[in-house]
Amino acid sequence: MKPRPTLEDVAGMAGVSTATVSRVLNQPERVRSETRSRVKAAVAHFDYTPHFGGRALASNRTNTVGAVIPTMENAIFARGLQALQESLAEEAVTLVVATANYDPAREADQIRTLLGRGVDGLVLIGEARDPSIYAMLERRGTPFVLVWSWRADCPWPCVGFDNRAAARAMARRVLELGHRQVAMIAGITRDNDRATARVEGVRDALREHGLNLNASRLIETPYNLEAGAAAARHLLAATPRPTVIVCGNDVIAAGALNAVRSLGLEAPADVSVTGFDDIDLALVLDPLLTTVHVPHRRMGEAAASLLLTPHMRNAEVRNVVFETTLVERGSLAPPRK
Amino acid sequence: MKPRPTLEDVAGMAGVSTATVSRVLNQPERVRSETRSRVKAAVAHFDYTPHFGGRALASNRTNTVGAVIPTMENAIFARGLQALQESLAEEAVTLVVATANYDPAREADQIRTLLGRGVDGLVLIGEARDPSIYAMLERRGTPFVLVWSWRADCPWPCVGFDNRAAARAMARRVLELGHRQVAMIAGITRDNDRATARVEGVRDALREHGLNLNASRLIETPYNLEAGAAAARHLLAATPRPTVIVCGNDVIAAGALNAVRSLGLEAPADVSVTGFDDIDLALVLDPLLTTVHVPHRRMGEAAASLLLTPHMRNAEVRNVVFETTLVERGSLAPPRK
DNA sequence: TTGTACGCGTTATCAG
DNA sequence: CTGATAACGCGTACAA
Repeated sequence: MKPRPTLEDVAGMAGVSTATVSRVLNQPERVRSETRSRVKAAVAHFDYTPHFGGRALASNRTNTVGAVIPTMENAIFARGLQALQESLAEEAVTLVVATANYDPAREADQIRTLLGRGVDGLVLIGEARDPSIYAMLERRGTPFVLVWSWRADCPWPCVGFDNRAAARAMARRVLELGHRQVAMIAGITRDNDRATARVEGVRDALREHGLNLNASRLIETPYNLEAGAAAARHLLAATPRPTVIVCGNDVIAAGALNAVRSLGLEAPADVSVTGFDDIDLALVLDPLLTTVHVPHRRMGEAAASLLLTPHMRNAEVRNVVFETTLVERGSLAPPRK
Repeated sequence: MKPRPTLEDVAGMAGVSTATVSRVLNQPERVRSETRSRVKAAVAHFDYTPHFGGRALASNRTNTVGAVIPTMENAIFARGLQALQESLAEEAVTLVVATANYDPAREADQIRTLLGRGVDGLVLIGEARDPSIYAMLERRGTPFVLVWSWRADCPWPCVGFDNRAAARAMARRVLELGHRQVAMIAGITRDNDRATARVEGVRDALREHGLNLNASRLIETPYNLEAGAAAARHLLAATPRPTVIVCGNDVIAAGALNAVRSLGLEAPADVSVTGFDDIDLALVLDPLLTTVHVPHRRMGEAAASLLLTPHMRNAEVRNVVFETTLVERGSLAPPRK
């Protein structure tokens, strides 16, 4: 197995210095076109690729951005990541993805790992995390962007939407249709500002109608099908039975719909179900899922552009908010009289 | 913004040489425990993290493994990746994921990028790709593993299952139930050995019954809902109408079920539908999807262990095959008399 | 426009 | 068990 070719090998073959080869690679316009083509030929001959470590060491940049997401196992973050990656790729920046499985300690670990790898920037989901992490990021001066979460006075660069307002809008619509027996299956709110905000939004709307969300009407579960189904079965066993179950995301809602069916009930006739996120899943359920559409791809793109903006530190625009839209489909209907 | 601390800073504070600090980090047992703790204190004080580039340059390893997958947008590869990542993390290896969007040129690019980043190993999906890529990998001596695809005489290390046999088994079951009007919606077979093998498997079974798959009964589409639905609508417009649609994966099958419903037909009474992959999606469809269960997680784990085995080059076991199982659920039933 | 030469932070070899 | 020091491959002032 041959040792990997180096700048020197290429330079030797092209009859130039390593500096020139380096320039051809990084600032081609600063090299006479004749030499340039000679160098390029040599590069091609060796199938030369710059050594990442050497480059990182000399330039102190890696052209790498890291993202830490809770999980790849459900599709929620996939689309946004894809967009992020595509946007970064346009600037020849590589995306490194790590998962934390909704565990703050593991997230901290992953952040450390990525920083250790010298990422030039970091994308993190949501705002809720230990202050020491923010301190570390600031100390190291690594640019970062929070996505999926947004509030006007967020002290960090963030790209997202108002989870609370979106959930409030959904709950308002539910109430407007006449529902009064409202139950909710939320994600685990601990250490999760999105899940928390969504619960608060629902509470807001209920309060406007003089209602509230009893402890017995609110269950927190992990974001997976089985958990959603189990929670729904529990809620539907109560008397009076809820006429609607508002879910913290689409996966939970899918589980809830499964439970409804398995109990011999029908949605939305016996009980309505709503979701959040509008992933593909929402379109294959029966009935189709009423949910909150979230601008996955645009968040990814915006995060990329924020990170790629060099003057990010003093930039005015460090805070991007997107609108969400309520998508009404078959799973939500007025309660049966 | 303070410059990042280096080995030297830590060494200075601990009153030792940089070599010792390095040893504490990499082979703690080779340092007296007293000095070790002094060094550790200094490391903690500076919140020191080794510089990735420096380390890569000196050791010529990155503790990084790359994976190039077609897409993150559907859940098909997510679970396997998650398992891969978890297994690698146990050995302190970081996974870098890149996507190629089912485009061979883009895949080649991504492979090059990852090699440029100095990954210690590579995970690739399937076997079908330009020989020059394999040549490049061999020349550079970078270990790699093919997953999701398998055949006994595959010349490269591979971890997967027999796509053709699995599809054949599914089609046999379909025929056994009495179906004779069989249609198929496959993935795009070009440059995709899995999609190709699945079509071949279906053809095998049909042939055993003296049947074949007319061009009009086979449509290739991208792996997404809309494409699956469109293809199904097309197939269902034919006379005689197929009594079953065998799909190349679950996402396509979900689209097909949508189409069935939108045409006012019912599955499986009017037409059966089968999938492939057994992702979560299969469990939320109505009817539940009959599909082929694929060992996502075990493939990920096996790929990790192959890659982490140092003597992989001369290893006897470079070729791991898993069984698939046919999961019968509601979407497949005998044809109506 | 091109070349020379140094430094980036770490590991590994070799003495001690 | 520890220290000195030579690589490792590249980018970039600075000089020519």
